[in-house]
This record gives sequence, C-alpha cells and structure tokens, in this order.
Amino acid sequence: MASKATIHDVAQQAQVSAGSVSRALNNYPHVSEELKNRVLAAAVALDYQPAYLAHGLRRGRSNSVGFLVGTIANPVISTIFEAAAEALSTEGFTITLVSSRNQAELDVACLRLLASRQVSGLMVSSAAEAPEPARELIAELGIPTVLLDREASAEAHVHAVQSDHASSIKEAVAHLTEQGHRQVAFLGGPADFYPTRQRYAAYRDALRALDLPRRRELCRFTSFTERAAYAEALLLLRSAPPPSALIVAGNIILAGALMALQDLSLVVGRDIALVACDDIHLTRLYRPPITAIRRDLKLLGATAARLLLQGMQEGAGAAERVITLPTELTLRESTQYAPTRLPSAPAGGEEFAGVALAR
Amino acid sequence: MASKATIHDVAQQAQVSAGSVSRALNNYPHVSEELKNRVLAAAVALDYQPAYLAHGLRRGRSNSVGFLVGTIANPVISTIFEAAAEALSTEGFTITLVSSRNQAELDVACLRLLASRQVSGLMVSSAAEAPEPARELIAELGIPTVLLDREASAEAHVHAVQSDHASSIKEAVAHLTEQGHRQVAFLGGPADFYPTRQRYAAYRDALRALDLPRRRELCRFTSFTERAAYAEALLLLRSAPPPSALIVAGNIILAGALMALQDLSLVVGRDIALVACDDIHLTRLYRPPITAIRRDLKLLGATAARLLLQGMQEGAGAAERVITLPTELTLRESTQYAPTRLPSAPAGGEEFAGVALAR
DNA sequence: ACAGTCGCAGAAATCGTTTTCCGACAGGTG
DNA sequence: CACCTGTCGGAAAACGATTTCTGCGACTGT
Repeated sequence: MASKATIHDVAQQAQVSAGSVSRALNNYPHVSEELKNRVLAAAVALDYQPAYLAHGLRRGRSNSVGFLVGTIANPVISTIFEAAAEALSTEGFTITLVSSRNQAELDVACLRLLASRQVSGLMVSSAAEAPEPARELIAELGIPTVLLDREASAEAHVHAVQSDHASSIKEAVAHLTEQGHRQVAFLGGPADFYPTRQRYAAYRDALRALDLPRRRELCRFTSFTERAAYAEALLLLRSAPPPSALIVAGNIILAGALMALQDLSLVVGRDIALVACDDIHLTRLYRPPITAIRRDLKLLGATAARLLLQGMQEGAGAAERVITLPTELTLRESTQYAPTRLPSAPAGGEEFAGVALAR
Repeated sequence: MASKATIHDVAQQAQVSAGSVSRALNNYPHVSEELKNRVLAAAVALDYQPAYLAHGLRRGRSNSVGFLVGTIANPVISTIFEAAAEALSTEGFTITLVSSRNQAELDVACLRLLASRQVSGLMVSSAAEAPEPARELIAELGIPTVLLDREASAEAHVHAVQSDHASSIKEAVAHLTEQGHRQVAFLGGPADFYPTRQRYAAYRDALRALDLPRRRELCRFTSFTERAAYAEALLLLRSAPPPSALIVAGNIILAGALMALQDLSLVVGRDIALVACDDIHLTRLYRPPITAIRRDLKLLGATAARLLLQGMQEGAGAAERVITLPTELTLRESTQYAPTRLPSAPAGGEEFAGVALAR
C-alpha cells in the first residue's frame, strides 16, 4: 500500500509528466516554483515513496554501503558499526550487513555478494587478514572501502582507520615493570590478525627495551572463541616459571583467560596482574577492576563513516587515507598491587610458584 | 569490473538472446541442455554477476530482509540477529540493517525507510512497544514480519518469537523464598517493554502466590542506559527496609546495578542475593558468579528466521504464528548463601515487616 | 498428407526511475 | 523584425534484468 504509488501516479495527479516529477522532487535547476509545489502536494497526497530499486538501477548506485564483519555478536565490533551506521544513515545511506561468521574462507564470498548488490561503499572488519584473496578482491572491485583496524592498503580507494595499540601496550609493560614484574605474558588473537600483530610487536619491543626476559612460552595466540582462549591461557599460566603478569587481547579472549585463572585459583591482582585490551563492562565491574586499554569505539566508527563518505564523494579521485586513533591505558586494581608471585616476596613467592607448578 | 558484464554480454558471447540467458540461468523448463551449457560457460567466462537492482526491480521483490533494532551494540540483540542473519543468508537473502538508536520516535521513520527499500521481510526488535504507531505501520505495510520478544500482533502477516520469561522468574522468586528472602526487589527495563512486562507480572504473581510483601518501592523501571539503571538501583537499594534479594532485567541494567552495589559496598551473595535476566560473560565470570536466566539466543534468532522464511513463502496466505521458547534458571553463588541482611535475626524481621506495611 | 501439440528460443514489453533530447515560449538585443 | 539566450517541461531513451508473446520446426495421430 505505502509503496504502491509510482511516479506516474504522482505525475497524473499533478497533471505533469513523470520526468518533471522526478526533477521537482530531486531539486533540479530550472523547475518553476509553481510546478514544484504542485508535484510536492500530489506526492504528499498519494504518500509517494520512490521505489528504491528503480532509483538505484537508473542512477547506477544503490545508496547503500556494505558492512562485512567477522561477527556482529561482539560488543566491540557492534559498537563501532552502530556508530558508523548512524553517521551513514543520516547521509541517506542504507546498511547491508554480511557476516562471514569468523571464517576467513567466507570473506570472499561475502564480498562478492555485496558487490553484486552494487553497494556504493564498503566497510570491512573481515575475519582474516593479510595477503589474503579478499584484499585482492577489494582492490579490483574499485568500490570505496574503509578497513577497520586492519592493515592498510596501497589502493587509492581503500582507506583505513586504525587504533594505536602499540603505545598503550608499551605503557602497560612499563607500568608492570615498575611494579616489579619480570615475567610478563601475552595472550593474543590469531597471529596474522592486525591488532594482534601490532600489540605483539609493541609487547616484544617493550620487553627488549626494558631488558625483560623474552620467553616464547609466555606468548600465545588463539582464535576468537572462549574455549580456545581458555585452553591457551591454561598452557600459558602453567609454564614454569609462571608469569606474574598477563596481557590479554580482546574481550572474548579475556573471558577465556578469566575462566582459566579461576580454574587455577589464581586471584587477579594478588596472584597475577592483568591487563585487558578492550574496556568492556566486565573489566570495570570485575573484582578487582581490571586495568584496560581503552579506545573511543564510537569515534572509531564515526571516523570510518566520515572517511567512507569522503571516499564515495570524490569517486576514484584522491589517494588513500589512513587515520590512527589514540588508545589510553586505564589503570585499575588488577595491576595495582604487587602480586604474591613476584620474586620480591621470597618465601611466599616460592611457595606459590611451587603450587602453580604442581598444578 | 566484476559487476561490469551484463546479461547481454553473456548473450552475445553465447550467441543467444538475452531472454534465453535468463531462462538458462534461472533453471526454467524447456531449456535445452546444449543451450544451458553454452550459457553457463559464457557466464563463467565473463564472471557474470546478475545485477541485483535490475533483478529486484523486475521481480518486484528485493530478496533482502530488513532488520529494525533499537541498538545493535547489545550482545544479546546482536547474537540473536547474527543467528537470524546466518539462516537468512543461506537462503539467499541479504540483510538491511537499521537502528532506531533506542529512540521510539525513530521507529516509524526507520520502518518507512525499510519499506521504501522494498524489503521482502521484516525482523523487528524495535525500541518501543505497544499501541505505538510503529505497530500500525507494520500492520498496514503488509510485509511478512517477525517480532522478536515483543507483544504479538493479530495481523496475519505478523509473527512473533518470544521467550518464556515468566516461568523462570517464578522459579527464581521461589528459589529466593526457599533461602529465606522476603524482601525481593525487581529492577526492570521500561515499563511498557514486553519482556519487562512479562517479567514484572511473573514477579508480582509469584510474590502474591508465596505471600511475600509487595512493596512498590522495591520495584523500579529504568531505561536501557547504564547511568539510569545505576540511579534507579541506588534508590531501590536505599529503601527501608532494604531488599535482601534483587532481580535485574537485561545486561545493561545489570551493569548499572552492579555499580550501585559496589558503590554501596554491598557484596553480592553476602549482603544481597542477585538474579540476572540474561546470561552473559559478566554473570558467569563475576565473583561470585551470578545466578541468571538463560535462553538460547541462537535458537531464538534461527527460529525467527525460519518463521520469516515461511511467512515470505506463503505470501499473505496463512495466519500469524507465535512461538514461545523456554528459558532456564541457572543457579550460581550469587543466590546460594543466605545474605547477612536476612531477617533471620528476628527483631530485625519484625521491624522490616512493619516498615513494609507502612510503605 | 494434414491439422494439432509441444519444445525451444528470439523479439519485444515491462518494472519505476532518471536523464537526455528537443521544442516552446519569453524577453532582451541589433 | 529577425535573432539569440535562457527557462521550462513533455516525450522518449536509457538502466539490466524477467516475462510475455510469438513463431518456427519437429513430432504425433488419424
């Protein structure tokens, strides 16, 4: 009913041609006030809604941007995209959402789907990374694209918004060192994943700069499932000598790590210091509150939207842009007190280490 | 490049007419094997992707379903929609996502937008509820629709998937009563919100059935922001006599409530028993773990998708369907031990009751 | 051998817009 | 008065698919 009236109905009602209706409604030059008013009145009277499909077909663009996500069921991702969606929709764009279900091999199929939908822009927070076929496809598609927290591309139409993970990681390691920690562990996402690479590199550099021991077994990578993160965290925590501090990337991984800590009866802030890489409800509300690296997710989404809007406007014009947004280390109790595992408390420390070793 | 080849290019390559290409590709009857092969080969050679817009325009349907959400930045919502999106996309549908930013007055505009996009189906988890104009619009739009955890509609094309909030709430109240609690508080979402109404009604009925005091000030409703939930929780917890148990609806509200509890130095499981209405990472990982009402969010989403697919297939055919899925109360330590606030100290108990009567 | 089906495929109409093309008309100028 | 310039709006051609219409052969039954 609502979408039943066509432009011809409006034209008939207003006693003009269909072309004039189109011109009047789209604010073309050289349209008389009088005609415009007549058309507007008729459109309102008939509750005319232009048929999007026909509009897009003729115009050659769909006025919709494609969102490719690994999963939307992650509060960090969904917050970013919500902000981006808001900015884009106020500019008249619709969002077409596709999830590759965290399966890298589905990325390409999802992109093709979006391309066949003739999206006018692309926002990508895909499952996988790097030399991947998905990147090539994005490059050859020629659609203005913004990568979210992914390795930037050299293509002119492919922009990127990233977070400065490195500086906060370095800050965190420095902070832990000041508290006396020397065995600092790192639990990251998939090793080829851009944020993980950034964080890991910063972690490694910081250890080197501060002359801390760099032990391979204190550094593990896991997929984005709680179960996998739990398993890796267990392995990591059981290594000898055990870590006295742990940096975990991502909120799902944090959940797995906390489960592992609880299963090993390790109390955060007492037996081990903990730093999380995204600030979610859990980090603030956990007892003790967990030190976390914060970033403005809404700003990230909004910035990405702005970049994409620019990219879509200038067509295949200017060169690619990369924007890096700051992160901020928020200290909380999980890193505030020197854990008992620290070698500074000699006897107790030994004992705890012994227990940990014995499982 | 990828979407550059049209059906005419394929026709030319295969030395047939455009119509035949369409028939061959869409598995029409009366197409010779030989022609079909030739067309298929040509299509592959040219990497032909049918133009979605033209296809939809001619067919009259867009092969995309609209998702209307209050916000996607809520893990419960996004998990449901992720599951629904997966089921729908395997059937060849695309998702068009619109967020009304939790503003009830935007619901209608969002629906109109989706309607103008000629979506073939609608999935609604809108901000607001009830006699609202949005419901009327959905009714008159005539698009097959599934409401997610919302009041069902009498319209033939409007289906619903709901959760059986009531039974678990009753179970929770019974459990609390068994532990000796008499001052059971309830912190819900907006009062006109379907899940809140269901939960509140069940809570009230359970109190009545178990002959517990029903005090208005122990029952508060809040919007879906952490700040608001925090404020209401403070008021609720400060009422005299204070509640010894608290049931909170929704994950955002839980976060606000936990903040309030921490600010008042009330320890969950010791000073107050706590029941949450959605099982998220936070409930499982909080110390102590929080008793929660669980439901299978993926099943909810998948069921909604199934309902919508049915609805879109049978057109304006059969009548509306409502499916109610079970919930399950998972007991954890937050309700396991009798809190210190319990009137088991008799004098206090009398006093509490007296105050309760006086309102 | 002839009318009646049936399978197949080309030509053309169609979906609802936008856009191009073109003609009509008004007003100012040489 | 002829001529240009510029505004306005109708008619028709796109856009790229699907679907209807139509006709051509081949096959069947009598």
